[in-house]
Amino acid sequence: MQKEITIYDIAERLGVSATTVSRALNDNPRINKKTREKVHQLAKELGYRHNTLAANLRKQQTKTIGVILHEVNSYFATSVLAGIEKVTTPENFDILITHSAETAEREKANVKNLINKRVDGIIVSLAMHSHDIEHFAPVFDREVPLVFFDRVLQGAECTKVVIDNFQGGYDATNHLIGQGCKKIAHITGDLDLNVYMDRYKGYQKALKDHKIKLNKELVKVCGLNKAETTQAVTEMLEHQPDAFFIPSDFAAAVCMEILHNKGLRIPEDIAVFGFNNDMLSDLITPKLSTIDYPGFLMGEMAAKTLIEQIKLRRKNKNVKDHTIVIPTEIILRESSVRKTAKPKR
Amino acid sequence: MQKEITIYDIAERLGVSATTVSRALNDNPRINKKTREKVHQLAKELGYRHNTLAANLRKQQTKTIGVILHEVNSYFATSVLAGIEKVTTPENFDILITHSAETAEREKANVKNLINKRVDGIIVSLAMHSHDIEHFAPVFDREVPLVFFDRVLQGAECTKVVIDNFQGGYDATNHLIGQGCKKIAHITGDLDLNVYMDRYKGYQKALKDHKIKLNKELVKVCGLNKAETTQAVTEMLEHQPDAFFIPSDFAAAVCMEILHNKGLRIPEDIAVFGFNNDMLSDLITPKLSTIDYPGFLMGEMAAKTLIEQIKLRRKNKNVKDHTIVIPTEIILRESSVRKTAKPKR
DNA sequence: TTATAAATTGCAATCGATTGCAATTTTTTT
DNA sequence: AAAAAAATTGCAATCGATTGCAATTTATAA
Repeated sequence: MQKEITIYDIAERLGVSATTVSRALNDNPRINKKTREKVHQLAKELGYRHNTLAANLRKQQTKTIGVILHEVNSYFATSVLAGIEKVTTPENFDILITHSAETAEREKANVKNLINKRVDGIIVSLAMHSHDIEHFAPVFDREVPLVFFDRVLQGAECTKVVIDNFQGGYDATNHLIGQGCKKIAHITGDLDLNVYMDRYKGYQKALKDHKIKLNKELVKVCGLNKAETTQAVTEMLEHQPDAFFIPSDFAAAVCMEILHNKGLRIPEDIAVFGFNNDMLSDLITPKLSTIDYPGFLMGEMAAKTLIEQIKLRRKNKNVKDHTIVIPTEIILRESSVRKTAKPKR
Repeated sequence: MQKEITIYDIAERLGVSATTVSRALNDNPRINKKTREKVHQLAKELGYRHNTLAANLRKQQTKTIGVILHEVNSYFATSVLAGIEKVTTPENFDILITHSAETAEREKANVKNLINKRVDGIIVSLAMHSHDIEHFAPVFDREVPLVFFDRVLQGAECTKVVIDNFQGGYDATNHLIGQGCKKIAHITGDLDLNVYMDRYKGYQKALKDHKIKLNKELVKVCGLNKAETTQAVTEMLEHQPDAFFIPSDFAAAVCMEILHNKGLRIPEDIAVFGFNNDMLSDLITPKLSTIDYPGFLMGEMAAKTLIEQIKLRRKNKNVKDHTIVIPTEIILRESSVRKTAKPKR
């Protein structure tokens, strides 16, 4: 392997200074056009590659955004990443993706790592079991721009991008009630998380608005994975619900499979409502009613906000925290729409 | 924002040299235990954060692996990433993920970017429309370890991790024939790609072994997205096939929906066979028979091989290219198993 | 007590690009 | 032709950690 070519090598061969080479490669107008061309030409010939490390060290900025995801294995996660990328690519930011596998320890290690790498900003969706944001202290101390999205900590003073989970929960429940359902089971995730809590609140509000008393027996918290959902649904069936509102399409699909195996008709006997509008919700039979969760848009908004903050920070202007709420959309499909019900609108 | 603390700051306060601080922080046994502890203690107090950029520049290694994916939006991609991560995390390598959105230009830009960032090695799955590997020249010139996986270029001399696509295609087709199918339609992707070509060859071989003549009208290449698949399937139905072997679970699911809408029974009227064993194949009705595509294992193998090569390279030993073939597994579910057929074993 | 070995610490160069300031050269103006 | 302005280039310091080699201190052996 030959030694890497540096600007000094180019400078020497051309009989100019490294300064000039550096400027030429950056197309600095201060350098004569002819010189610039000569430099570019030779750089190409020699197979010169810019050393980002050295440049970043000197410039004290990396043009890199760190992303901490609680999990990557989902359509939602990839949508968010795609949204982030759409914004960062044209702005020439790279993204460094880490994931915390739902644990606070991994999250902490990721924060540390990203700071060590001197990322210019961080986008985070909190891990399931991350109940405080103390481990973000190094980020706040350094005033590294930070945007939380989706899974956020209620109350914390920081910039957040969230969707209107309350409204989503309300719309889903309201729709089910409109279909004649009266005993709506709600199997959901950890209520310490804003996303599940807000949906639950929406569920409660809808019941209240229709003067249906909340029955705690119909509400069950679980991990929303296949095993736990299976158990939760099976247990719940003893209370004979006439609908399931499960704010996770995957878990709702698992639920539907169980109902199917028991010979229960969907939606005639039991209606099912999911959340997220995952790819699969449109492919299973019957198709699953759900709430569209615009991951792509969320990623876009988070990245856009973050980049704004990064730019402000460079100018030493101070940044004020704010919260962006993205509206949801209800998507009605076969799993919850009873033929006998009057069409809405 | 206060200035970042460096080893010099710590050195000054402790009245020792920066060398000692650096060594102490790295737990170098050459430094007295007490000194080490003092350094660690003060570093913690001052909120010192190691500057990875500076260290990497000096050490001429980044402990980072670049990953170029043709697309990130799939269960397969996330499985591969998870597999890679399983290997890299304990070895303290970070991963830098880029995606080429199936275009050769983006792929080229990504290669350049990763080289500029001085990653220690690269793992690549080629973009759909990347028909040569000339743009990897900068990688080869520098002898940066490189492992191709899944989508590889046939013939090229480099290390590859692939699965046995031929066997998968053969097994799927063979199974369908065993179920009594005689007109097996094959809707597949770009045959320039090894993955689709090999599956197609397996399909052909199975037909041949059962003395069924290949009917080109039953073979159709398309993009395997929803729109193109819909069109291909609709057209194909005019030839009245008794089975669809579509080597993509998503496209197979789209196909099933069309068949369902036309009132065709699966598998009685038409059997359907997918490829990948995606999450959704187990959730749709009827459940989809498929070939398990062990993305996680693939990621693991690719990362393991790459790290071996990186280590060899550091010792200046030369690396020899090799190909790792991962076996597939056939997964039989409702969409292809006819009740009337004799159960296999 | 002196010689030798082992432990501990530091000097100074290095990794490669960037940039404020100054110097030099060229062009334009008077 | 001299003075002023504009264009072009270079010097040298800087970013922060690492490391080969040497120096110093401490412990052990003779």
